[in-house]
Amino acid sequence: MARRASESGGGQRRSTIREVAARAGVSVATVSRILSGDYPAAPATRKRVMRAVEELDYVANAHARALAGTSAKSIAIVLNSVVSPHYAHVAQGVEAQTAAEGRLCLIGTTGGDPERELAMVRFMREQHTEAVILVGNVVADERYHERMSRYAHALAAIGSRLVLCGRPPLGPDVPAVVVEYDNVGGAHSATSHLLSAGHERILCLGSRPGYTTAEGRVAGYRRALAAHRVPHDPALEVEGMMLWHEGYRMMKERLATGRRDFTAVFALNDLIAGGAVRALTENGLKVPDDVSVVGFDDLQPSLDLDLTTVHMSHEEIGRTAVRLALEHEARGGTPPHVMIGTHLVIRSSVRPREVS
Amino acid sequence: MARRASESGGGQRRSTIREVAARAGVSVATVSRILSGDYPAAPATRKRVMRAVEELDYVANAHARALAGTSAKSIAIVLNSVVSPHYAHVAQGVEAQTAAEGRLCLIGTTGGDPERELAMVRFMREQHTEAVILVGNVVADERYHERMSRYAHALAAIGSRLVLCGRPPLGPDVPAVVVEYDNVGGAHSATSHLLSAGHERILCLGSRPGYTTAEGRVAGYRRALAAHRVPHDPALEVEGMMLWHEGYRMMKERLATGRRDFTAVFALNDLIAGGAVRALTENGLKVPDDVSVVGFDDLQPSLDLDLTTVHMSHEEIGRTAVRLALEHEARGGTPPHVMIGTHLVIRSSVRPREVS
DNA sequence: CCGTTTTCAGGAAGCGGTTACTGAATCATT
DNA sequence: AATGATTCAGTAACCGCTTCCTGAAAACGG
Repeated sequence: MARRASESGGGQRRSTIREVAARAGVSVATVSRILSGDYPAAPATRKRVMRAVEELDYVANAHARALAGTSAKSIAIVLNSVVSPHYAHVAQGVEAQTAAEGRLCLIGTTGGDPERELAMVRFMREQHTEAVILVGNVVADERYHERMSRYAHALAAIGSRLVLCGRPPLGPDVPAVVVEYDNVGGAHSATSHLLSAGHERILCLGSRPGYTTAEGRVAGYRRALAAHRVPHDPALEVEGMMLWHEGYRMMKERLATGRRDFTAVFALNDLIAGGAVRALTENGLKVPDDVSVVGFDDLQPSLDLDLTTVHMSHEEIGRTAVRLALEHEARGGTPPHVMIGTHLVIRSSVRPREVS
Repeated sequence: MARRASESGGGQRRSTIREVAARAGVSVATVSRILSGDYPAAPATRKRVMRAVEELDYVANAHARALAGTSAKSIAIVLNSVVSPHYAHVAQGVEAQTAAEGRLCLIGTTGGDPERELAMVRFMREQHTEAVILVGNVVADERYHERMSRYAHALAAIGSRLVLCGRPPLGPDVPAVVVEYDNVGGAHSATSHLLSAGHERILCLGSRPGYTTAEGRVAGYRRALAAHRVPHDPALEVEGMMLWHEGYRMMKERLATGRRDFTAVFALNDLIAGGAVRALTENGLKVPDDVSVVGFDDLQPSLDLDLTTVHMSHEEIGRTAVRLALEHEARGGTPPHVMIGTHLVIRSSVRPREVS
């Protein structure tokens, strides 16, 4: 047993409900009832108990409480990393909504490693969280499907649920809530904006086959081209990750080839846009004078860059995930599946192309 | 796998250790021992148990486990918001180190509200976290001191501990680990850098009396001025919060007065720098041609701005906080107090002042 | 003034694990 | 072959709290 006792550092025992009861001269049952909600106790008793609680600085043991029934509600969010602005905002939304619903928010990161993701889901399962929210760009291959399906069933089996955020849905037989955002639509308006300004050679930075977020955005790009009857040149799609350094790299490499066969850039997110703009600047090209740029996300960087970009309410994604998870818990039925919309925010990184 | 009957609505019972024991034909004690570590079980028994676990997709109840002794180790971090890049990076560091130490990381945000902070600390106390890490800029007044002291003692009383990150220490009689970073030193080098480049009229953006982070940086600024024997003009210190919009506002207002009585800017963080740069640009002033700018933090914005700034390893702050908390737990003694260093990163936002 | 409700509080059975203690095989030893 | 030493696994006592079930006292009603 935890006979820590002496131990150099701290180490007093925490006070128990029994001690409170003893001090107040009542039974533990009475203390428990008085502390957890509205129990018609005699004012005198209530007061004695409250005083004992004060004096002992008593806080209930959440574990014991959970074990005995009234589980402390909590929700878990698992994401790649909390430093990426997108994830951070989603996490913020989750945290806010979770708090608003009177729950605790557990957070775990995976670094994109499926192994750690598995461990996290397992961990959250042990913690009896009401829902596990998985956020993040992934390759939606067969293994992914199978893995998610396993999670979903495992969670459902214990009365919890899986929420997929920004990840593709799994099909009707898998009990998972899904919150997506409109990658295709957003990319479509971004690209259309450039096309309307007369740009036809639009570099698309950040494609990444297999990754659904990137694929969706590239799809929107292509669709817009098609809608404007502008020929699609695969050579204009550059592969890379959604990071600043990647944007920088992609643009640098492009410029290094000497080909200046584009007049505009559609960056699949703002970070890429930031890196690309830096590369352009370093090569003496001005935005928007020489090259127009549109991003995606409307996060911090777009303010510094004064970037025209696709706005998405990242926090709302998180809030919605929590809301749906809890509603679904209450209502049951088919797990909901929603799509968060986007809209273009015009700033000053796009200039109409002068037809020469 | 877990094909637990119907579905929708959730609600199946989770399997217990008792069920596993029954299925494996052994006692619960055996299952418990086999699952939690190294127990010299007969290979046959171990195998039977493991198979039962597999088949039932059993995961132990963390609450029951915690209650019975072997508490699932966890560490809590409480911060203002997870969207601020600084906090996000610190949180990332905490998360990483926590995971590395085989613990779970609980995270809570307060929005800067002491009320919510109190609730959070209480919550974490109920969860039996090994440590509660408080991060964030605050007014270090009397009330703050008293509040922290209460937290520290309350946590120490139950064998947990308080860690203050980027907050001023509380004095020797308060059992709290402290991780600070060198605001004064960083600001000193940033300002010195500008001074060395010949700038003497340096606008200092983001001062905020009472807030220790801001105060430290302003102190470094003043000290550098003094060291270079440059007169200190209080009118050059502008009050504001550490946000992009605040930086924008401060600079806009300054420029609106028509006075262009500065040749350089020391922004107390990169966000402020970003906003200020935007304001300058909008007013036709170029960085660094017309105005030199130095920031503080070396976070995302500084890449987009190509900003000379003070680098700080935010993640290290988080990692250190966790490491110290756990070491202190093991060793005991006086709670440690460390200071994380900084260094200047030279980019292109500063230009020597031409002496006319 | 006595019987009947109400009020208020206690007793005790779990919740799902862990672990000290104990005991039955099995193995080694002389 | 008898005995002591080992192995391996079961029994049961908690961990701290919630809550059902009871019962005594107080308030009510006629």
